Amino acid sequence: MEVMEHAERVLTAAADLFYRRGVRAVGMDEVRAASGVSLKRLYQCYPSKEALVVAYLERRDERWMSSLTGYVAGRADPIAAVFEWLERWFGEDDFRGCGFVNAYGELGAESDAVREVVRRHKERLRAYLRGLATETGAADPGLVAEQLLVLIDGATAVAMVSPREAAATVARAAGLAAAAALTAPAAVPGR
Amino acid sequence: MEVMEHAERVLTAAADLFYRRGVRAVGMDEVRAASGVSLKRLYQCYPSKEALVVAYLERRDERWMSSLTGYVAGRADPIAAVFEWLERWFGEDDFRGCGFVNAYGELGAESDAVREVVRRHKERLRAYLRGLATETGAADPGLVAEQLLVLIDGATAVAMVSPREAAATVARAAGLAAAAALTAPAAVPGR
DNA sequence: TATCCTAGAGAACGCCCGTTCTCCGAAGCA
DNA sequence: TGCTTCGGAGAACGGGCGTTCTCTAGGATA
Repeated sequence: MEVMEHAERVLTAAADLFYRRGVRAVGMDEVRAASGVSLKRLYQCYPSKEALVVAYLERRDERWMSSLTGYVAGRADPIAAVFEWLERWFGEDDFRGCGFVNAYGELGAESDAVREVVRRHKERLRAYLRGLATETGAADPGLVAEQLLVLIDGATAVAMVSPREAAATVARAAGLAAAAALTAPAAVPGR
Repeated sequence: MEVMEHAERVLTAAADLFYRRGVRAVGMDEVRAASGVSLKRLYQCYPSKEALVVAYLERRDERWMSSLTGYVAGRADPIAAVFEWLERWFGEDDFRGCGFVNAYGELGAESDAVREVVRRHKERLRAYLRGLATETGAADPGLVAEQLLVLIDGATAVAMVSPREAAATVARAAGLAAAAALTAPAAVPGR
């Protein structure tokens, strides 16, 4: 099982570099240096850079989602908890926005595989939010889930480009908007 | 004034390429080919790729903002108009998300100039939205502006990674959330 | 016509990319 | 001990990058 240990080290190093500096800014040789694995082995773990990028995004999806769901699980007000969790995330030292949106912006136009992985992640998040909306008794869980998704990605993007001190403000504004959307009267069916 | 014509053609070509495919994916030689200008002149208009990228973002800021403000001006419900405008934008053939967020994700970690230009753009948008919020009689225009900014950037990001048919749904969900945020009761001052 | 200046075309430069290949030393086994 | 196999280090490859330089042809001026 040595190959897996190698793959794990490669993926850990690559994930950090890709997220912090962007995919195109990081070369395979830098991944090799950071992981302490030979180039030969790196390529036998991940046969191309694209494969490594996809693996990075897939693992990020798992970890990001389970961090969020773990934080929210059991909370009396799960939707408020989502935005609390966001506020903590925005405050982390190496926060640099949504890894999926960033990867899509960089590579979505050129890589089908990346596009797919990003879409799957957003779909999974949307499904989770829909569950939360249902659980909270929203009149239209699909609409609320879409609104929460928009608020989460929007807060993440705004926090990314803002100075660090502003991040908490952004998360709280988004949380208040989410609460407002939840308690909004149902849309008039005619329009 | 020939240089200006050249600069204009370069900038037009570069803007299209940078937005559609990403900054790093486009080489200076491709900009030269698309603009029909010699490499020598290209470099005397814009002394480096970074300068060209900054010029691209600055012009994009002007045009994007004036398209939005032009659409919204004079509307009875300016905030609803913002999300109508978004819906139209999302439906355009070459829509590929927020050029500023994309550029920041790609280059923000490595270029101070890009970071600055992106922040200026978001600041300008925030100021405009605050004006709209005040005009609409919001109790807390600063909060509402922040929420609108989050909803706009979130809808843009979600629409980018979603299939084209979903774009209108995203814009409308965001618009409804904005309306809800506007009519929300003022936050309890204690917290 | 002879001379200068301009500006365009594109070669050249040094560097980095993703990927493959070559070498060489160490470990496993007879 | 001799032979084989493995894997690590890193050179090599082909190509693209941002940027600069050279060459040349054409037009303006005298």
